[in-house]
Amino acid sequence: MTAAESKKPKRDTYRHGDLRNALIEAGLELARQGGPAAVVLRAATRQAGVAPNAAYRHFTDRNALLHAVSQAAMAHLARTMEAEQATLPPTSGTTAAARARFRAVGTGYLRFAQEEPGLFRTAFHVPDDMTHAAADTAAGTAGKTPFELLGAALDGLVEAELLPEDRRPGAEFLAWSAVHGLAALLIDGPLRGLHPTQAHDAGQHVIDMIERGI
Amino acid sequence: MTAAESKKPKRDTYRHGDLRNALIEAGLELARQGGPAAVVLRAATRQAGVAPNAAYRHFTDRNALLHAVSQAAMAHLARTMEAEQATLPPTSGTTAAARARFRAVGTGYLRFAQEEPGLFRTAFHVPDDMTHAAADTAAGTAGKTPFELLGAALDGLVEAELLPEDRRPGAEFLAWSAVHGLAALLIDGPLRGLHPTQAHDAGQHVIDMIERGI
DNA sequence: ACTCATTGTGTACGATGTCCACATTCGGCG
DNA sequence: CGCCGAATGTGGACATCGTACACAATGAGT
Repeated sequence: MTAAESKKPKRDTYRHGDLRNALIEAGLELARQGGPAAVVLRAATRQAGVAPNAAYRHFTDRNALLHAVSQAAMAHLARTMEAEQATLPPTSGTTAAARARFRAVGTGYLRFAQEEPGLFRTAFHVPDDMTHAAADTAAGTAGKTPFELLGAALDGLVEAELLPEDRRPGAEFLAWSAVHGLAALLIDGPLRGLHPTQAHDAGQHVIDMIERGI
Repeated sequence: MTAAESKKPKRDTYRHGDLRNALIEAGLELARQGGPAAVVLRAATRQAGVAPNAAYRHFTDRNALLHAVSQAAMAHLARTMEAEQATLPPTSGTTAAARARFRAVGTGYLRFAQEEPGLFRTAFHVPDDMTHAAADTAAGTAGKTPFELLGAALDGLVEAELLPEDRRPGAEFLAWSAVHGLAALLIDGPLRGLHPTQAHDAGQHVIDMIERGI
């Protein structure tokens, strides 16, 4: 990589046209490789072929950029979860289907964490002040955030009478805690570098525990 | 805070005497307030009343310093967990005692995460290459790491026949996943800012789930 | 007392986030 | 068509950070 960094179309138009998105896209690529810390303002502008300060026309802060990237990463997560559910046979209505949909939420979550650890870390990176419950920017193609996907799956369990109604309240936090914690252990913790097969098994064990203990 | 930053004894001895530990201590204070990102090499040396480069006699890198601070934070976590167990009535041997000891592991873990979020984040901050399973530096006063404390508690459950022996293998990862995940949700996630009482309840719910589902 | 490895100091360099003043462009409005 | 103000991008500057290199002070062992 001596010269010609990557794609630098050397824009001729002075105006970039879609800088905000270009920066987010560049940030996503940086995050994919190096996690939140790698989302460097100057690097993103370089990639977009633009002066560092141009970023300040679209983001007040490096933090604002990072937050946008984080939301985009969250949307990726949502899409991965949707994709996991989409692989299921379309046998709707059955009790087994509700259960399968619930498990797919967790499996998709864990798959994303392992396939895109940098994005996963970035999605959950919170710069200590933002109350980033922010909605639609974090949603997938179906317009649901990961949290909402989980909630819907749990509602399905209740409808299918796999989960007693009085256990439903707060159940998302139990399920989320377990799956998110496993993701952390697999990515950063002592389970890092586990063979994908074993990691998948571990995921299924955790989801088993959730189904039993929820 | 115009002058006299904090404690700068303006050492007269040229040699500091215990710089390595002083830097770790300073790093811990920085981490306590601002998490891993706040562990800034120059700030730590400043606090120790020493030139920035002096740090390089004791740590190869800023990362090495951060790692040392991280291990120290992990040791704090271990001590908090031990302290939580120490509050239990000394009724040894009973089935109820084994169960209480197990729950105290989780409760202590969660308490630390909430009382010292900066240290907690730092303890689990992994700079993407280190295989930081490193042992003794992360241990508490009893010489056990948090992970080992959990393992011991689980062994206790088996002895008390509260956990069937065939479920024991891998159980630490199930329990750890759930508790660690809740900690993450409480610190950074959507459960941030929950009233301590409610947070405690959430913790108990998660531990209930673990006991049921493990 | 001399030597030498250890430990701190000083200066310097490149990178980063961000501020300020200025340049270029676009979208109206006459 | 021509002008003008609001958007958008550029250039230069500064403080801070991590870190490299050369040098100084110190203490231990001969």
